[in-house]
Amino acid sequence: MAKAGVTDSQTRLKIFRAASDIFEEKGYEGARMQEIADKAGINKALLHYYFRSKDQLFMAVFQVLLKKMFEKIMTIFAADITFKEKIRLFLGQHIDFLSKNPKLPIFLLNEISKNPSIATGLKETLQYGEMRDLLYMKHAKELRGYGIKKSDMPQLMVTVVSMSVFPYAAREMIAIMMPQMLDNKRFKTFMEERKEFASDFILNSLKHRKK
Amino acid sequence: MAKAGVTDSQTRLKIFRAASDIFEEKGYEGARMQEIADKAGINKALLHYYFRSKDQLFMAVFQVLLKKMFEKIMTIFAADITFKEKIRLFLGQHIDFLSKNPKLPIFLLNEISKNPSIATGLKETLQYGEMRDLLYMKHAKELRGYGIKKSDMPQLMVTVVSMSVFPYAAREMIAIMMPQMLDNKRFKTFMEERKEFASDFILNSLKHRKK
DNA sequence: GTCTATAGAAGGATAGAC
DNA sequence: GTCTATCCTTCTATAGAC
Repeated sequence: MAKAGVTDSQTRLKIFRAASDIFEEKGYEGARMQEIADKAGINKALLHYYFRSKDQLFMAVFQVLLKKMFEKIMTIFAADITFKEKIRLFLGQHIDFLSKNPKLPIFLLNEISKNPSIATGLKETLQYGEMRDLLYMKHAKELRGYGIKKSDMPQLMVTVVSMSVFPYAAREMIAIMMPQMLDNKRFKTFMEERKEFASDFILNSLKHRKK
Repeated sequence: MAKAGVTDSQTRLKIFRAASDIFEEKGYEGARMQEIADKAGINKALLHYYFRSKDQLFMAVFQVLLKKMFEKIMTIFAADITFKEKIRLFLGQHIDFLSKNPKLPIFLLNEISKNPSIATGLKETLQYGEMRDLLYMKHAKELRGYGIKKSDMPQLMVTVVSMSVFPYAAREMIAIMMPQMLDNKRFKTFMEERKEFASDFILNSLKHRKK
């Protein structure tokens, strides 16, 4: 009895981890049960013994990965600091998080896009709906000082999140225009610099926003 | 004899269009030759008669769609106006373009991410490599006035492009946090408002950037 | 050029032995 | 709980008639 389809069974865990890697790398359609079995070092039949079907194995993996992403974002936004500090904290910590999970953005974005219903179960489980309101209430005075109305929050939040997420999702596309980004060290440096660039960029814009 | 694998044959064109739709919607792995044939109103065997294999059909489609995206961006950035005006023009026109091709971003991003080599052929064909330099040279004085160094250009360009592209790529993800975005009209309004929000946001940040 | 029929391979899933 | 063997469906691709 453990969280979201993962018990403490050693084999189950090995399968789950292998499946996470393969699905994250190849996506649902591109993943092969055989490859997952190989990576887990067990037989294909065992996958079905533990997870019944490819669909169910995928859902178990997907939900954990989606939750991982959202919880990271939510935890940072929930911190008890000023909005200004929150921007800097978010970009610092979220880029650190994504640098350890660089394929997570494109995986989640693509799978949800191809099949939006896979996330419906989570909308209720994790009540992120009122995030915007919570965030605005918490920083109402500060945000009004920046000329940010409640109705501006979606635009602002999408902008902030895209600063960290987009470069990972679009890395190979970016590399077409900037081939130096193919180099891991260069890209790493780019993202390290982005922490400050993006923070300054956002805060600077907010600071001088006409009200 | 026509561009990138598309002749003027009526059937070939029907197939090509059907394939574009299906691949864009489901991706390479998720697409089925049968479904493409059905959509084109012809037989499966004809697909192979005209395009030999799924791979080759996909490549023909992919190259055209990638080119479509890049040429749009390049055309706007090549305009003979100030950088400031360029930002506003880009966000206006690119969001218009994407609102007509909403699935293009996630399709391109995902396919390139899953198989980076599919774009290698294009890196030489379309010489976008020196885009950053071109753009910087053209607006050197203006950009220096904003405190933007040449080495800041990648950060700035990624930021600008993400403003229009990210919301489309992440639409379903955004909808988890903001369910109202599931409504097409609402999303359309959101993107219309984003033209101004993002333009102001960027220009405001540049204008007051410390040098 | 276009179709029907089918080959051939791959992949998900299950039966049954241990 | 784990394995081997195999079933069955799906999918790409081709052969061959018209």
